[in-house]
Amino acid sequence: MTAVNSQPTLDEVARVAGVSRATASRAINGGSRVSASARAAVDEAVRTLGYVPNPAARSLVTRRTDSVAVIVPEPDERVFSDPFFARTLRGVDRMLAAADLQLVLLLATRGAEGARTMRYLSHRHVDGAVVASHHRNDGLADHLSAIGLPCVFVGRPWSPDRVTYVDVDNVAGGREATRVLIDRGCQRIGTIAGPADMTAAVDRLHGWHEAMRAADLPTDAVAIGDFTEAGGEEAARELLERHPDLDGIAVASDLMAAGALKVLADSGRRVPDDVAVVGYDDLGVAERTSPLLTTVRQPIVEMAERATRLLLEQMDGSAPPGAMRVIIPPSVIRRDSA
Amino acid sequence: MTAVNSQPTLDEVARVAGVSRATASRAINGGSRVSASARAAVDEAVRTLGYVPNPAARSLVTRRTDSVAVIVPEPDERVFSDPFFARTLRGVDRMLAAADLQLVLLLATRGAEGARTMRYLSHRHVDGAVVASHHRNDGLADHLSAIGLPCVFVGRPWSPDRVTYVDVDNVAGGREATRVLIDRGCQRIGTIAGPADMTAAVDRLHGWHEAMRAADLPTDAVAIGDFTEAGGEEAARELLERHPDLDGIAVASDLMAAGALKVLADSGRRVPDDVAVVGYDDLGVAERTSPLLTTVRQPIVEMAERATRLLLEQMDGSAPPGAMRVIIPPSVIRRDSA
DNA sequence: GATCAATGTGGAAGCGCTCTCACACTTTCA
DNA sequence: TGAAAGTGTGAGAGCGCTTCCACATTGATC
Repeated sequence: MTAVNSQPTLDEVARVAGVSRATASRAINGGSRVSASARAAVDEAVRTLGYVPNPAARSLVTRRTDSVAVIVPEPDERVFSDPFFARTLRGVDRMLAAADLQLVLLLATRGAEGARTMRYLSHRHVDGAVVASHHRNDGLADHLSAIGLPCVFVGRPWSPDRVTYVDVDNVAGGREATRVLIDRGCQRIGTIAGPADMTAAVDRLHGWHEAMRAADLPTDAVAIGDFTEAGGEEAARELLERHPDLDGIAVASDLMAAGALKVLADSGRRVPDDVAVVGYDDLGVAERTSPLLTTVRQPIVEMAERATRLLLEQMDGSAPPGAMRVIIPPSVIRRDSA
Repeated sequence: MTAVNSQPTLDEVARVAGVSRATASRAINGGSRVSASARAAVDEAVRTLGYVPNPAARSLVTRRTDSVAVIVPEPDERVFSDPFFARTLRGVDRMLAAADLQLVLLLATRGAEGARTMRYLSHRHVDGAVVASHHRNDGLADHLSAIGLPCVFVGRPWSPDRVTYVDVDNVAGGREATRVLIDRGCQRIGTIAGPADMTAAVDRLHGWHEAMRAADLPTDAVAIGDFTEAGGEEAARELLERHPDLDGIAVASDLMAAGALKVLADSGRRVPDDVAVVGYDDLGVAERTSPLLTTVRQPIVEMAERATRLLLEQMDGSAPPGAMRVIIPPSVIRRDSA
């Protein structure tokens, strides 16, 4: 007699179907070597009993957990509300769902909490990890490769050598954005860059420099923002004070560009006629500014999907050995600000 | 001889510590009935071997998974980028971390994907669930209570009877917000409400009605928005067209209020002198508008923490039987718009 | 000094599953 | 017709852990 209230086990399914537990297991897992009649009997038994496999038991023998972690470093308010993460999560979840894997969210802070995350990963509680790198140097890459857990970064980490990652070509993006301004005839072009501890910010600034030098334009009008709207305002004010003759600004994020637009409007400058502005991201903000922002699109969801696919390949062993990098080209979205 | 590369097992720990597996297990799980010397030996063995318990094996026998799901319904871009979810996740994660539980994120869409979520929950893959209800009627509450999984809603669900939830008192919030306008002498007060399929929106509108009736003011100036900035703009325009004499607007979200502020500015009305505006949420937006928004604060993180605590009590059986509801009072944050 | 409880310990069962292996039975082909 | 190959099946061995139970030991109590 079996307990009445507990979930049915494979044994019961086998008994009801009139086969052995081994055959029932094979039938359920879609294995070969099962006769059509046996499979039908098992299917029927599964249905009538409402059988559902016990994941822990399965996991114990297969040594897989069928779940992967998404590691979000430093979930302070700003970072977390960033559409970057929302879209990354969506992209990852979409791919994982297709592979019938679960998404375990790890909000990795530093310090004691960070140690907890590391411990969790060492436990082999997940089969792999996607790191939504906000491009900070937090030692995660080293730790992950040390414990040999399959993992992929979305966004280039600071120590990219040993780790597979997917990133947008931010140098090209910065270059293209700047070229939009050059091509429309801007002569005095500045930039509002992001924090120097993020690879994306550094790369975009790099691209700006390249384009400016190629066009023989001066590269002295640089201000640094923090990827927030307020930071963009402040940087724009500083920039305009130092260089009142600016007629073009390449901004490293749409949010900062939105701030810059405000400052330009307040100072009585028309956009794009007096000063043309190009943003970066195209994650929604650019469609709500006035005027609408010309910007560089990062296909985040696609990046996340691509990263997840690479992870899945690592997990099932079909990935080539060694770290891979996938660089996705950005595309300029033309609207009204430049 | 044991495999070299595999994780050490409890057996090896026991052998190294010179005790039985049972004692080692007790020592590791902080159980009583272990002598100090045995415990020390086990601790030492754990340290030197780098032992880490296998969660699947443990889970198989304890019938716990030590993880809880956070269910986010319908993760379209708007919903997901909402600070509401970001903060909910943070609050939940904070409490779970303290209890050494893992957060499994379930992005529950409708249809086939939704079925997958339900299946996952039925598997008893998690010990409990926090539902970040965006207040839609998606049958989740029924399903969860049907399978008997401990769960708590953040935000009142549409069918609240059988389910424990934590919510802010949105009726009171709507009332308080309106009273701010009444108290400053507004005579002609309108409201921009949220969609009628969200309990929060309905409740806030309800509160507005209460306050208006109590002050013997007319309740005809109502427009409906969709909780976005653009929706707020549109609703504000409509409202002003129908009621050009408005001198106060209670808006059901800060984002919509931001849109309304724009429209008011465009129409040459000064805020708060010509028209006073009160928002709702105080999740960051209100501190970036011009003028700064007077608003009603929802303590989301605290709500999420409270909800999680209730869930933990359900999970360990210390909760009183029956569904509970915790209603948190909102507070008015006075800034410049009213 | 005998009796009892409290305390620490190890043996062993068993959680629910997968998968190897041996075996029976069929088909194919020389 | 016999051997070889292929196919479906069940017995059974674990996966690594917790926990029940029985068995010492000890200290407290009469």
